[in-house]
Amino acid sequence: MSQTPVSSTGNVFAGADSSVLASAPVTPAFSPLYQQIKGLILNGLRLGEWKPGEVIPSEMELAARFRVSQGTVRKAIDELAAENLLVRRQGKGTFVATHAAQYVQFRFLKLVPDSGPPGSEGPAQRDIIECRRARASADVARALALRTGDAVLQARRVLSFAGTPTILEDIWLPAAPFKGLTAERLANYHGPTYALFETDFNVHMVRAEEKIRAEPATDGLEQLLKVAHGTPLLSVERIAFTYKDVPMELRRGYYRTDTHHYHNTLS
Amino acid sequence: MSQTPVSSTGNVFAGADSSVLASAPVTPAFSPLYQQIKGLILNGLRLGEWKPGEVIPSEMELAARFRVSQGTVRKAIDELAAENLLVRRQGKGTFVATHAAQYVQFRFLKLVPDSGPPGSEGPAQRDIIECRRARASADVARALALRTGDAVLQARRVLSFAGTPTILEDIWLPAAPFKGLTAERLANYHGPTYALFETDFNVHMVRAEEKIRAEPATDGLEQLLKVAHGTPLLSVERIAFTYKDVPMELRRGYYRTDTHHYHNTLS
DNA sequence: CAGTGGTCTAGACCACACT
DNA sequence: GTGTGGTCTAGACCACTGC
Repeated sequence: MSQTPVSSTGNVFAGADSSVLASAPVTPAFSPLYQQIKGLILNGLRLGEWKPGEVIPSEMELAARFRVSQGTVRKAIDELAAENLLVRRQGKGTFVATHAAQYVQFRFLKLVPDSGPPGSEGPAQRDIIECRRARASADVARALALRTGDAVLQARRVLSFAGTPTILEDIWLPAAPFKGLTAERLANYHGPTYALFETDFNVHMVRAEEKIRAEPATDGLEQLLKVAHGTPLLSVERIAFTYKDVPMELRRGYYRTDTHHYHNTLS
Repeated sequence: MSQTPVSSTGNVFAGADSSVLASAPVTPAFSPLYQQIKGLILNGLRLGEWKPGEVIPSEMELAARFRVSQGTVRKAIDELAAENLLVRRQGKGTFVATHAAQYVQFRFLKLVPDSGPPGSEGPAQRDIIECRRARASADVARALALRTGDAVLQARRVLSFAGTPTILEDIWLPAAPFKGLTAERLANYHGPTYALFETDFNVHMVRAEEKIRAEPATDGLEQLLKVAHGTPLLSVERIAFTYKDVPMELRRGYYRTDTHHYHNTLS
């Protein structure tokens, strides 16, 4: 982070000089300056130079550090803010996004009550059913970019809203980055689980992909969610990624949708 | 569109002058110039000055028309492009987004096959079950911002992929803007339904909200989708909006999720 | 070649938050 | 007041498209 790619005059060709010899470059590989700056800021985020919730240096400071104009830094930050990695706050500075922030609570939970806004039922009650070490099955290994048989942590829990069990979740985590995670910690932490991951393990979830299906309640789900055998449930399989698209969590949720629904906006 | 809000020097206070008398403005109502320009372009889109698929004037032309700098127009267009209302194409111009474009086919359909990319099963087969005039129920009226009993068009159809009936959809449309829509037109049009709406009725869908639940197949859904009674289906209720957030379609879909799944990206 | 969007810079000024 | 992000401008140059 001390040395920086500087282009004192004009354009930049992804670090390579525009030699006359390179007559037919298969990939022009033109990368705008602001994209390179974006990459440098991303590195700082990934390496923990600035942690979730903290301010990053001002645009002017970054511009001086990277030897570019403030406008170029601005454009880089604009994109990172659009991807929810950074949060701008006028007059205060630019902050590293965090799942602990109150205004984005449950950023990745799209199940909302049929009546009333998202958080209107008070805090969710969490019951940890189990939390243990295990070996990755082929499916789990593929999702987490591990090898079959690698050590993973597996947890199962039930979330209840207003006393009604509504969500059952199975969570798989790679064992190495989450060494030391216990059922007690999961149960006692107040706030989003992804905020716990930030504070205890320096893992910040940035993005996730979900596959959603309708499935009947079987295999003991009926008891845990207190519904009749065969009741249709929403099956939500999620892979969550940290910076640079590294998968760090597999989660399989079963949602009751008799009093809640999954809400999505298309644009 | 002939006269434009011009601020020859510096800042703009939403058209109101900064009179010394206005001591305590409840709403500061500061609106950046580029937001106003964005609104003007939006008006042009809504009024059909430029239709889906067409080019809009170049940034320089718009800058001259609105008497602002090219950079200000650029920022306005940037936001409209981010909202998928416009599409920029370097070297060619900026185009009005359209559902007829091949690269965004089925923009609002998030059901994808379990194996293979979205369109890999060939075109969907469409069977129109019915298409008739009706009166809006209280629910339908609320969704479409109509009054109970107002005239609506209702259609029911089945979409099949590779010969397997996969989606049953009920569609409600306000009768007035869609006057003349027939089952034949719906059945014979090749391409996304929202593209048909653009070409035949000048209605461009911009955004949609979906509520998703798991529900058992009943009430004849079993026969139409060829599944056992009680099979869990994904219930997807969608309200689609045109420019300026005017609701123009209510759609209730039932998706089979034995070979497909609803895919969503969180960020 | 001309025309389009895309990048980069530099400077001025405004809105907002803290002190 | 000072420092932050936010807006606006003007000009130069680059990359892509199509004539």
